[in-house]
Amino acid sequence: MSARSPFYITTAIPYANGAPHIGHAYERIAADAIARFKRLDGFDVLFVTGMDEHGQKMQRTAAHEGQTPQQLADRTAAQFAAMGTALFAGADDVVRTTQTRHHAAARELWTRMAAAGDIYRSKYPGWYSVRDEAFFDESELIEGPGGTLLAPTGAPVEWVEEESYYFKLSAYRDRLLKLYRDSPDFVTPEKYRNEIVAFVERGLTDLSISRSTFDWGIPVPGDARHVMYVWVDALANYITATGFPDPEALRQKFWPASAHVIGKDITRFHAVYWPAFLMSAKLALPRQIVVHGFLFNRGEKMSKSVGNVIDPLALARHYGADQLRYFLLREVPFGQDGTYSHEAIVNRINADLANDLGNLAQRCLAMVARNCGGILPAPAALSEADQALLAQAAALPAKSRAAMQDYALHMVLTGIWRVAGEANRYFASEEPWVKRKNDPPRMQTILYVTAEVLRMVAIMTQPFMPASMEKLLGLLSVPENARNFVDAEIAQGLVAGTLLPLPAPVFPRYIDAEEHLLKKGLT
RNA sequence: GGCGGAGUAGCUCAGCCGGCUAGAGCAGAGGAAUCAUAAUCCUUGUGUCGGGGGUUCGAGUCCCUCCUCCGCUACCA
Repeated sequence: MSARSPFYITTAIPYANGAPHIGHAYERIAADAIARFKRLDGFDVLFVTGMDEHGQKMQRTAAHEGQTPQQLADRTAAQFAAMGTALFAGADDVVRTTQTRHHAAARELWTRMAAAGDIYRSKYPGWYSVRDEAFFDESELIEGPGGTLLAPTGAPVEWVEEESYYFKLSAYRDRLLKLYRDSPDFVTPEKYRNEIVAFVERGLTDLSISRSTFDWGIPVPGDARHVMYVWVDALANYITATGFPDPEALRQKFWPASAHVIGKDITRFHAVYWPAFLMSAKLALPRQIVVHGFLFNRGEKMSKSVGNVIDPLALARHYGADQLRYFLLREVPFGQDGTYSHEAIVNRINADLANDLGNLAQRCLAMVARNCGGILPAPAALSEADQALLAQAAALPAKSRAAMQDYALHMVLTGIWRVAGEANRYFASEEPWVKRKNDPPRMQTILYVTAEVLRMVAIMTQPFMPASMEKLLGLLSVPENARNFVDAEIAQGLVAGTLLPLPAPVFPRYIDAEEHLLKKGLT
């Protein structure tokens, strides 16, 4: 058994006090597509997500709804699990911070940081907002009615001096800068790396990493009056999943992680705090922090007050999970912010999926069904056009890998669709429906070549639209064990003489309800 | 204020170290074909490349300056 390289990829762990929204869906889909890509490319993949279930906000939300924090956590975890299933983006494991295994991992991480002399106890004084669960600098405060001081969010603040454990983050400035220098792509895209470097260069102050004002959390080793504040607790989930601290754990080989996929708002925690914690605990550092942008509905930020909060499950149900996945990964350059709208989604579904790819498959396979008795014909000698097209398709694995090096998912899809477009031009100019009458062997070759290109395109598209491509590869009678990227590097992978199933459309066109009625003459 | 990014066809954007007549996709217009999910193919753009100045034989592509937008500037899960 050859040792396949391990590839460990994670999403951030959502805070468990609310239902999933489109941002969670986007991150999960992107990470899932990367995981599938690597798996099809021969890697031994571990794909992990999780839930951040501790903290004062959990306690408060739960109390407000008359349940225990654990009940709230369970409910939210179930919602996220359902989202994973509905989006074809279920992970291999879900680390919930309330799990015993996670408590063990977080406590061990803390203990090692303490053993390194990086944790000390001190006072944490300042203006505290219970509602925001955060301290604010005096300069940030705003004046409220009657001259009272309020947090920037408008929440009331009070002066407190809380005892807290601190992490000596300040001591890690130079080591972090060296990390960014030695691994220039530790944070990607570059834009975020630059921000992080600038931030660290300004100098770091120590980090408060425990709280004693609430108790819904992991007790600090040796001081049960404190629980770990979010940083140590939540970030530790990434090592929990690999079985840490058990050196015998089967998943130990997956650490260090290959990629932590996160939203741009939490870049600092992953690119500064996390590597510092790991250095302190003398653990290996993750290979890369992969930052993605935000999604906006018609350019507007999603918010409850505007009333444009979208349930990702509703979107998946309405457009189809694969269609939604394709739209998000194709339309938004990965790493940048993006916008979505009904019109844009419909345009992608119809132009790219139904027309470019779906229709190409249908016209090719329908001709095989009608003119070749449903049996994949054998090609005669290949023309220059045949070979050129096949070569373009066979080059997709290498091109896709190159784009994936920078996690440019949209570029991978752009490259695949360029080949699909090429195949459409090929099919139109070769006119197999004319050859049917005057040169049947040539028609057979054209159909074979087109089917072959469809096979390679389908294999490469699997990470993005797993269900639809399973269907298309089934229509081409491609065996389950011949659907990896290496199989797309070989032209003429289809076996002539194979009986193909009856063709059926893979991507239906999206027709608006009103338009649908118009077509039926029901208006 | 400081640091960084962006301003290119109606829309979304490519354009690396300066060089032949500034590109792609989508949308729009015209045409061809009819195998196919009314799908496909071909043709079609008078764009001040944010404004101004400069360097150069030659500048979206380098320098200066101005305008506009955005991100970061410490503990918002």
